Amino acid sequence: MRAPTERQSASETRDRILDAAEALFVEHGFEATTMRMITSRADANIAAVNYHFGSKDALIQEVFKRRLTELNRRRLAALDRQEAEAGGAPLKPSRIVEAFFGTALEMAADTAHGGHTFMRLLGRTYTEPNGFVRQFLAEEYAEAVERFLAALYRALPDVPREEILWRFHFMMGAMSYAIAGTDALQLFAGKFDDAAPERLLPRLMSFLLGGLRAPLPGQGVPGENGRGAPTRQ
Amino acid sequence: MRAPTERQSASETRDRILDAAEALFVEHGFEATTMRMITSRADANIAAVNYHFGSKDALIQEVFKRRLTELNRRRLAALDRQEAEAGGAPLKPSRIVEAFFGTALEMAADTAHGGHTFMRLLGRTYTEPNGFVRQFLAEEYAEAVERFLAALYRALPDVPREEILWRFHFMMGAMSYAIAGTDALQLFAGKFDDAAPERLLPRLMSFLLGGLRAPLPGQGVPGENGRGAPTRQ
DNA sequence: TCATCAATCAAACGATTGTTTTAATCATAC
DNA sequence: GTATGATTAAAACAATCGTTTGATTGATGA
Repeated sequence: MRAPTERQSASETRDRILDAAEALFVEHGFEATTMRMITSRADANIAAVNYHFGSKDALIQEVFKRRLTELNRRRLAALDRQEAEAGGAPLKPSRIVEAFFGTALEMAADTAHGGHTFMRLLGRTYTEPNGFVRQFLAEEYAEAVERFLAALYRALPDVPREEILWRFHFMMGAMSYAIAGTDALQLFAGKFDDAAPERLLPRLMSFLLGGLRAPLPGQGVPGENGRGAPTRQ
Repeated sequence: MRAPTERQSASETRDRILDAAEALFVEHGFEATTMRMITSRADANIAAVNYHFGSKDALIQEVFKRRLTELNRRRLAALDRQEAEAGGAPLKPSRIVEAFFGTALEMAADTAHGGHTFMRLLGRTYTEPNGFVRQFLAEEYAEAVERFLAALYRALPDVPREEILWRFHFMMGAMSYAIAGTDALQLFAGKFDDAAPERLLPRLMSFLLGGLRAPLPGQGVPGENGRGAPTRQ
């Protein structure tokens, strides 16, 4: 509800649209979210999206760009910090994992500034079939993924790189579901009511590191005893 | 291309529509897949969907029902087999995990009968915001999840149930990405060309078991050394 | 041979989609 | 005060959406 006489600066309307779109994309997905839903929620005119962004697709890109650039900037900063501490030595896998996935969960815990909303959207989007969004994600992620994979390769020289790549992929999946969180969990256990986001990070981190350091397939019987784990921490 | 004179049995058209819809849902998502795309690919008339299924939403449900019922039937059968072998004793976590996730990957490896297509669709749908699909999934999954969680609770009596629930959730995420597979992986590593689906199962299984058996958060420093792991296999 | 009925077809339905147009409105600088 | 440029507003755009209609087809059993 806004007084029609009071005028907003351009950037205010732009930001309101971005926030509204972000929230609606989480709730309904890209396709099911209409321009009218967005502008209505943002208290803006239907033409405002095309005026400020050009098209709906461009708006989607901008929603991602705004948050993703910041997320990967923080990730790389965290990695830089760890590498500076290590002083040339290979990092522990746990430090690398925490720099990448911990930063993401940190952002997801920030409910005040919309970080939570966005991270739920992001986690789902990796597997989403929308062509141009996927390509955009790939470009935006390229640098961060390259550096983190390189760090993991250094940290785990005895593990085949292909295996590390797959496990990184698995970890992304676990994180994605962790952030999607309670909603998807209630799908399994209706009674679930643990609303403690501060406990999520250690929970996920234990799981991820356990998976990353698991014995390689073929070495020892996975179901019997995990001897000869080639990973280290 | 079908001769207009030759007549198809009702079920043939129905199945062609289901197959076409399944494939298109994977490729474009639910909303972006139109009735005309489906009927065109199925070589059927635009009215055929509403005639055979009633509505688009009902078609979506039927796409899931057809495969999901069979998947969970196999899962429960695998669990029954393990429990019969154990003869009353608690199962090893590895057996439980393999019965649940191994069966899924088995189905995903079946490219001949559309299992692969469907599993990619399924993995994405857990985090998809489409309301009625999620509710349908919850109902269809209820029995299997209940029995597998109960088996895990028995297998890991020292681990808090809440923790098991979360780790089961994380495992679902890893599996989902594993099946989404190479497509999503290429998002990170463009050069990736490992098309060896038979190696995926042991890879994923090692990772999942490593995560499930990881030291609990709070017990020992996750990044330092995983002593005092309360899980067993 | 004819009635029956499930299945298919072309065509159209109203509703809604993203986008564009044209005019009105505001703050600002001269 | 007035011209300028950016923003907002209402209305309409063509296109496409899921769905429905009414006619037609072809196999089946009496």
